[in-house]
Amino acid sequence: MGIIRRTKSVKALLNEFVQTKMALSTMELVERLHHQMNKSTVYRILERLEDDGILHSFTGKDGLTWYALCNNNGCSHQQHRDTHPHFQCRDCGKTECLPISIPIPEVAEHRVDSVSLLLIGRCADCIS
Amino acid sequence: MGIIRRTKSVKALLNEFVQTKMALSTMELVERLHHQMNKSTVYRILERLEDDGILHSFTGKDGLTWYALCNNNGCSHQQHRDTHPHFQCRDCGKTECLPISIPIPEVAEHRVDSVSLLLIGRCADCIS
DNA sequence: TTGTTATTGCAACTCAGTTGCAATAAATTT
DNA sequence: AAATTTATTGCAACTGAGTTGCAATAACAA
Repeated sequence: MGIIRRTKSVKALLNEFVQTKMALSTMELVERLHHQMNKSTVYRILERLEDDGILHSFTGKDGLTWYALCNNNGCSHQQHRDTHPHFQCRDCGKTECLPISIPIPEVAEHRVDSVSLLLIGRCADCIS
Repeated sequence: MGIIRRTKSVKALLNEFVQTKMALSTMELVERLHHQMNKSTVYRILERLEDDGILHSFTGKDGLTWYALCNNNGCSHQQHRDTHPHFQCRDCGKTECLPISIPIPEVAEHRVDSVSLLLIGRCADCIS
């Protein structure tokens, strides 16, 4: 982890995020890139980019894994492991980082290290 | 949904929750009950009990589905679909409902319907 | 006790994600 | 620029949680 070769596959995958400017599910990426690279390759590149702090992952409402660029739309390096929430639209499925911070109270007798916050609802396009 | 027969399997499964007084993962239940009932039966009973508002489910840190009794340890009927958070210990895996309420701010251009809040850290037993 | 139908067991399936290994291609060294 | 090193990839087979269709069974009502 840490030494990442700039292969064609890595560039193509990162390009998807730069173009989309949104979070993308692993499945979506596998589908979009299946002419260019193998399914395993997608999974392995995502893992490496996350190790390197370029992407971060979270679980969507249906249990699928999603990735998003760090330092983008509410994800900074500090927030990375913190209270940075995600939003998923229940209608269209679109998923995004939220540029807000949700304060987590102390929990007696517990030490809270990290937090997984998923807000589910309707995005601007789907409120109509 | 709504009409639930009090079968031996239903009683045995509910008994696990009453005894444990904790959240239980589907896998754990399948394992504990595999002498008494089929895997499919566990899944189907859990689904029915959730429809009836007796149990509620959430996703743990490893993507597994967990269930807990409602009206117990911070889960009331009102909070059921609200801001009721869960805690999972990263060391022993134990998972519980938290009897606290985390306020979710309004998100501009979004309508938030429900929230999935998982706090990850160390439980009392594992802080040592 | 009988009839109705919810529930269950079973076995086969789905599907996101993983793995071992040989082939390939970046990056480094000569 | 060629040789060397080793990270990366493709492939195919696998894993494991969860689902499904259907016939058999058991609650419950009449």
